[in-house]
Amino acid sequence: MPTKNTLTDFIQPTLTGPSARLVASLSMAIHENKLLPGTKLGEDELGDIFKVSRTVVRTALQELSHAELVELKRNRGAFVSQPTVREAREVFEARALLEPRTARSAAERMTEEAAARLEAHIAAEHAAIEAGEAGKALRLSGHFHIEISRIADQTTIAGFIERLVARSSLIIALYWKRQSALCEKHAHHALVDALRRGDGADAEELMKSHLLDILTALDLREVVQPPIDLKDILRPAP
Amino acid sequence: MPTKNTLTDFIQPTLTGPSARLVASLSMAIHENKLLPGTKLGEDELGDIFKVSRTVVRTALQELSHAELVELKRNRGAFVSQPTVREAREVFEARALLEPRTARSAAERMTEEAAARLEAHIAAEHAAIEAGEAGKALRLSGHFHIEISRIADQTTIAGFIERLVARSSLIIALYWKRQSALCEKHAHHALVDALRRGDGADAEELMKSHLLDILTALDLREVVQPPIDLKDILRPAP
DNA sequence: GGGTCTAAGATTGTATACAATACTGTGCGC
DNA sequence: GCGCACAGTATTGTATACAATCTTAGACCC
Repeated sequence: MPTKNTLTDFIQPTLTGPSARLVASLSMAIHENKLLPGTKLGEDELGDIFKVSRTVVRTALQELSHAELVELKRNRGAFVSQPTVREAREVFEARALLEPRTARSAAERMTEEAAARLEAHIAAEHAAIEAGEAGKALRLSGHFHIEISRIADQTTIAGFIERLVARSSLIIALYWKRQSALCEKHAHHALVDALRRGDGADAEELMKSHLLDILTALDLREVVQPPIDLKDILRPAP
Repeated sequence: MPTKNTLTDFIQPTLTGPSARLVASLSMAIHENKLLPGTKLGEDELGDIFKVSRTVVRTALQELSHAELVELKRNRGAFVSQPTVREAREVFEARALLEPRTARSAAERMTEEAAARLEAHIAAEHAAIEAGEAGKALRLSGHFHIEISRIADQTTIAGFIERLVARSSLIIALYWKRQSALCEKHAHHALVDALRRGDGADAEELMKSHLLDILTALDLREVVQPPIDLKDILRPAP
């Protein structure tokens, strides 16, 4: 089953044990835009749901806060992150800096097995869209980028890209234009083609324009700035 | 006091409160090569030293593990990370990808105040060397790179660079050639000059060659591979 | 009605206690 | 002497209890 996406696909195994399950579930929910930015994640609440103590909930939330999927506010709790317009731009600038070059490296290190995996991945994306599972499709399309970075065999950079893709899910949840359709199928197909041909220059170009496409499908006018909690600003310095 | 480097200089304020102090202290010690790679960081031990409970020690260690300064091994404890030769190469490849471009951006956003801060920083480095405080000099020279990335005003990328610089300290602790002297003064001075002139192209070039200089001062032959704990490999899958 | 203060409730932060797992050294068999 | 098994010790993982802080609702005053 090459396309089976288990819960652990989105987390680096820095922590094993009970908290990993929590991290994975929450991660997945956020990637699929089921948990929307701003949602409060209460410790007792999560503990009840997952039948674990607050200790492990806390561990999981801390983990997620380092992935910048969750924001911890002292004495106030954990909330699904709400990237600002500025942060959204930064994330895509960083992706534009890292991913095209990484795609080029991937093209040079491509194997038949990797190509097959990517194609299976695209098929899964397609299937999710057909089935009307938009959230799952979104998550898979992000994961496609992660797979490419893994082929490039640069763990460190792949880790950065993973973080950026994760935040991109939140950004899309907040700023995606209603009218623009998520039609990444062609872009992803073209990328796999270039990779399979070992054409690094082409892959680099394709990735660059693909990222630009995503960015232009976002509505990053300052107007839609997510709500700001005045208490965060007016609070006296600690 | 523009050059005052408080404890909190190296940590992102994701967590405040008691654990932040611990994170800062340990961070600093690692950056100064006082805590060497492989050192075990026992929870009780740290709790006794800092007069806090194991709960906050654990929080701090988890924080450090996400910065990849510390490695958590389940049921075995926390250890100062020992980057492998491969990881060392990756870190510098990532830095080569991010920092030159960032230096260019910094040149474009340079202010007089920022230039003064950088120069004061170099002076502090110099003073540390004069005083024979090699560890402090090492930490400051790493922090110089972080300062530049902050001037570029790209928080996300600056965060990545911060992580990379942190790991570089460990890499230097493990792989620095005895014979090659740490003479970054000229390179840093030249960089500040280029930045002050707003010469982005020059800054980019200087940063590129500066990073290459550091890399070539490392002894990354596979021979010096740090010790490996066989138990990590032979342990049956969980 | 609007605003401020206060007190109760809810939620998070920290410490401690107990459980689970890994490490260490001793004794036994060979 | 060498290797292995086992028990005791030490250390980490998890749950729970208590303290500190924030949030909310309502009374009271203007």
